[in-house]
Amino acid sequence: MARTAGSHSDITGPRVRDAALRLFARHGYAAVSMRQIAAEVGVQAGALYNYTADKQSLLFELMRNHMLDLLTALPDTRGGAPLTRLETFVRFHIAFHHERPDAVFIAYMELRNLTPDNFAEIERLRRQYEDALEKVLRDGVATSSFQLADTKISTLALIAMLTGITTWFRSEGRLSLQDVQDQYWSMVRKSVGC
Amino acid sequence: MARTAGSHSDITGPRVRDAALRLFARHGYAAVSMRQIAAEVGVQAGALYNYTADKQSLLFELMRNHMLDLLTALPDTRGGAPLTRLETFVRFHIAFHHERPDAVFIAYMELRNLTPDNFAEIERLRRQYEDALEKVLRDGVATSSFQLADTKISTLALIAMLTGITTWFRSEGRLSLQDVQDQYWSMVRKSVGC
DNA sequence: TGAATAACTGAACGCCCGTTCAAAACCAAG
DNA sequence: CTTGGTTTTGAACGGGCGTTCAGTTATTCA
Repeated sequence: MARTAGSHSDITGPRVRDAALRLFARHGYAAVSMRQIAAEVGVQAGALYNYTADKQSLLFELMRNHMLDLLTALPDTRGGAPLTRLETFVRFHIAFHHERPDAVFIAYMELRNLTPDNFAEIERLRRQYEDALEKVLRDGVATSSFQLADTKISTLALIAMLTGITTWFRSEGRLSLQDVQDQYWSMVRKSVGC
Repeated sequence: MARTAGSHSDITGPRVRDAALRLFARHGYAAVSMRQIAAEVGVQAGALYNYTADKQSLLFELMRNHMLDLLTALPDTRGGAPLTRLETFVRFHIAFHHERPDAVFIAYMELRNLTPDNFAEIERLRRQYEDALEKVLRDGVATSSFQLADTKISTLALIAMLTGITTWFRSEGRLSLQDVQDQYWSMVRKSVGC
């Protein structure tokens, strides 16, 4: 056997995924060709198929890895007070999404370009994330820390609000990440209260 | 001169725009071909060019008309109390967007497929809409009706939250439009308060 | 160094793309 | 019923698409 270490595939593979991530985020899955991705990597189009079964798998893997990263990084807040757990969630969501704008963009924009099976899997992971937030809200309602008529709606409302940040927030702007976290946490805290 | 009334163009034109709106919303601008749009209308691809200069113009006109409709329909709330004006805005936003999910979807998803000039124009209109909300928030802060550290951020946060509704709300579900309006208004009202 | 395997090239496959345009079909007015 | 403008067809243009694969190059192990 030859070439198990030092092989180019260890380098080219990540580069393919990086290029695809950036190009899909910038121009959209349907508008990006395999040849464009290959050119970005500095390789011919055929070589991409050493690293992905097809274009669809490339998109799906990017989205799935993003969701798995998200679920793995999500802090376990069991045991704390609902208000504290909610604050942890809000600050985590903002910081995590801020660090990977391209992956976030793809995860929210390219759902319709997934095959039905792949879509179902991504939706399953997304629901896990939503459930984590909803559990906090339900616990808060149960202990009268929060006043919410429908925790499912509130979950979706808060996530939409927080995720919207990625469309405009850039670190170079007038606001720091901390500023944004503080501002949003202030609004979220009030919105779930009495 | 012949064929000024009863001409097919009065019928085909709107049908082209309807088909494009639906297909763009469903599959994305880049993934939809002129031949698909033509097939939906029941015509050959070449005939579309009697109604649009090119595919880009078709997208731009759809987005621009949506934004103009939005700005036209936006209730003039000058003179009322900030809290009342905010409620009017929230309920209007939810109802208006609920009535045209395809146009909303396109307006938020296809920005990157616009040419720079067209993008600038849509952004200009979008900013007008945001400014209408921000004015309400600023007036509310000025009169101490609202407690908000940064009305620009709050504007973006609220619009993101409200617009997110279109991704899940369908009239056939367990909640009526009125339910959703009430729920969101409750959260918004609290989030801007003390 | 030679053999084996991994990585990549370059060309080809069949297909679809946006757009153009001469010719045909259609329709209402005179 | 002719006329003349409107609308549509159908074919063509050049080009790009995702994917495959035989052949070439590069790298490591024995």
